[in-house]
Amino acid sequence: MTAFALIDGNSFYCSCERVFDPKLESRPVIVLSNNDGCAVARTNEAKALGIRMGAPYFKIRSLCEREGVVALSSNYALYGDMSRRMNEIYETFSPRTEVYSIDETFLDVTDVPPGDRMPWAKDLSATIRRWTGIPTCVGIGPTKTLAKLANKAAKKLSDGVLDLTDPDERARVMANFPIGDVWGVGPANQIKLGSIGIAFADQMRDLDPRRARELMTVVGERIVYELNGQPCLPLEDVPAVRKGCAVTRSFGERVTTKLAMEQAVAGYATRLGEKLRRHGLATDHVTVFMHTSRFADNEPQRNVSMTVDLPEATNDTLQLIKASRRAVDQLWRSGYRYSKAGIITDDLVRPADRQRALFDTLDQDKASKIMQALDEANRRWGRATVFPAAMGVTRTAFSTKFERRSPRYTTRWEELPQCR
DNA sequence: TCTGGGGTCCTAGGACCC
DNA sequence: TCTGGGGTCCTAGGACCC
Repeated sequence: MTAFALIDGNSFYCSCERVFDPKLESRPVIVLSNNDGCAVARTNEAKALGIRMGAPYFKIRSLCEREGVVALSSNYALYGDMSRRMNEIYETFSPRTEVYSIDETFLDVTDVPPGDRMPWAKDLSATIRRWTGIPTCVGIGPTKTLAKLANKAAKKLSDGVLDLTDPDERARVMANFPIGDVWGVGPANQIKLGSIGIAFADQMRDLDPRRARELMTVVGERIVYELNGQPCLPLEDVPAVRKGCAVTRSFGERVTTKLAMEQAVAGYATRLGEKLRRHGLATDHVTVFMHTSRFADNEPQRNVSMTVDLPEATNDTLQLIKASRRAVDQLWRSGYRYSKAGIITDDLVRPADRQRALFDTLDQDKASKIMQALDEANRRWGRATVFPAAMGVTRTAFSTKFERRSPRYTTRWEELPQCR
């Protein structure tokens, strides 16, 4: 019988910050999204103050100041590095793992005898705590959906570990488990299920799969089977090839000039090129969009996008910039205060498989050597050591704001924590 | 003044074909 | 009077995830 474990970091971003700044221990802490916009991670102390996931910071700022909540900008270099360390340790606990998100990993525990699973999970969690400083929860079940459910239920337990392999234990937990907390049931489907009287996980488990399909397509049908202990979702231990890639940002300050927009979008195109090359992928079209703030409903609104085709698939930054600049030329209208722009691609291909242009006007090999040199320089000396002039040379007002960022303790020598 | 940034999968419906 | 009957492919939009 297959069995899955799901381990995740508690208030992960906040816990990363606490590892390197012990003063944050037992204090309420939140981590903010880009531009210090919204709360995206909260410690239990912050949740207890009523701070909701996604709450805009400007709306909770006075509460935070009054209650002594520490609000930090996000520090993705730190969180990504901590995540990588944790995943290295997981691999010593299971032969097969699936990294599901920056702070969640599924582990195949089929070969751990049922009676040993609780001690195994406690050992896993304790080892992660000891070696990385991050507190975690572990849930175990016969399907991924049930492992997710067990993990969520484990958050309420003192040791943060719950094994729902046993059907009776499972039924008891599911009878009190809100349907909206089930993996795959979002707000829209929660309303649909509520309308036929389904409020808890055990009720969906007992729903006719055909009825679930009518209501929520095949996705709902799978959830019913998974809640019954029949796996529909395999462990994806070989990461799938990425299908799309996007770079989008809200501006630190509204953009009102075409030059600023061109520079911002050139920067996104540069970042897109880096991401494509790191994954060994290329694209033959890019979609550029720009829009004003939908919250500023007293201002004139504009929300436009345009797709530009490239002669052949590429991940060359200079070509991506050229294509996206053509889109900006077409889309730009003065008189608006733009709040966000971005570049999106899909249908990614491996460069070797790409469709060659009929008339090959570009020397792809030469371009690829330039990009290799660029990536190497930026890898060695830090991002944006070498960058295209189209991005502009000053750190401009539209750049994303991180006014409360902690040091990059583990990935920059000059920001290493110090003992005195 | 101030509201994130990515991803995936599924389906309906239109375009097009014979 | 009566106006076919399938297929496939593509795209936009919705829903979900973290």
